[in-house]
Amino acid sequence: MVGARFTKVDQRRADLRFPFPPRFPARLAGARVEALSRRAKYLVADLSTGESLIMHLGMTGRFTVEHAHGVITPGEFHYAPGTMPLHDHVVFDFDTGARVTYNDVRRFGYMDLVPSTGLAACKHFAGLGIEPLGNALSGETLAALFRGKIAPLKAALLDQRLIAGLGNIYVCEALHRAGLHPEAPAGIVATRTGRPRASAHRLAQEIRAVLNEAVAAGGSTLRDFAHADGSLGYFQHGFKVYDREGEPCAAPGCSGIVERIVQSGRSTFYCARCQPR
DNA sequence: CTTACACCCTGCTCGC
DNA sequence: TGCGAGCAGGGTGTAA
Repeated sequence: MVGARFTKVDQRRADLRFPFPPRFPARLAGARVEALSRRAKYLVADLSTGESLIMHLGMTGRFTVEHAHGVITPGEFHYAPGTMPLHDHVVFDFDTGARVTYNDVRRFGYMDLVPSTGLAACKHFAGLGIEPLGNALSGETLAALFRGKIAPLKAALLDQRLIAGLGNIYVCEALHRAGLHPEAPAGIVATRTGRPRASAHRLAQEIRAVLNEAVAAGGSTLRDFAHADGSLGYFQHGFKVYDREGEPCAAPGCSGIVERIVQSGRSTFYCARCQPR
């Protein structure tokens, strides 16, 4: 997409989770994509117009990328003229012949256009915490962020104001790998003065490790999730606890059974043997 | 400042 | 076979 120009944007409804910005298709038409990046769970496309398109997939959002070599013919894409797959909400066409379709069953995703200058200060990004794969994530940082917190580790790790980018799956997996109980108060990884305990270093290391392994495996395809080319991610085979309630703990030599509890309305999976209180 | 919970939306699975 | 309950990867807003 980098270097490509939007030729047509078909916005098929007024809102997803939030309303689209005013004149959304018109503000994109003719714009060139200068760069693509990511911040937390947002995708960011910097445009030649001085605006950036930021996109959040919510729970079920996905982009499908298709390419018509040569002239674009609707029939060459994944739906025939006059028909429309359910929940295809936005279709972006590019001068390269590429077509990018945004599909989102539950419509928890959203898009916005914000000035590229001062992107970090925009309302979506202003309150975000550190990147879990950035240099800032360390035992020292975790200790400083979690010091004195009585909120459970699970909730603290999911709090995007502290660390921005971890979701339910990888929080469960990281806590399991670090041997930490999800209900333990977040403050246990720090001393009273905010110095990291060994568990803080371990947790930082396992967060990095599980994310890097998942990325290398092509992500975690669940249910209806797929890559832009329709292929599947395979990291779900690497889950040690997530969605494995009642199954044996996958840690070598562990005889525990994975348990499921609910914390702040979300499922938490853990092994009480690997993750004692 | 916390934490808890309802809510946003659709679709799938499970138990009866 | 049909039907309601519960659940799902995300985040927000409100109340306590």
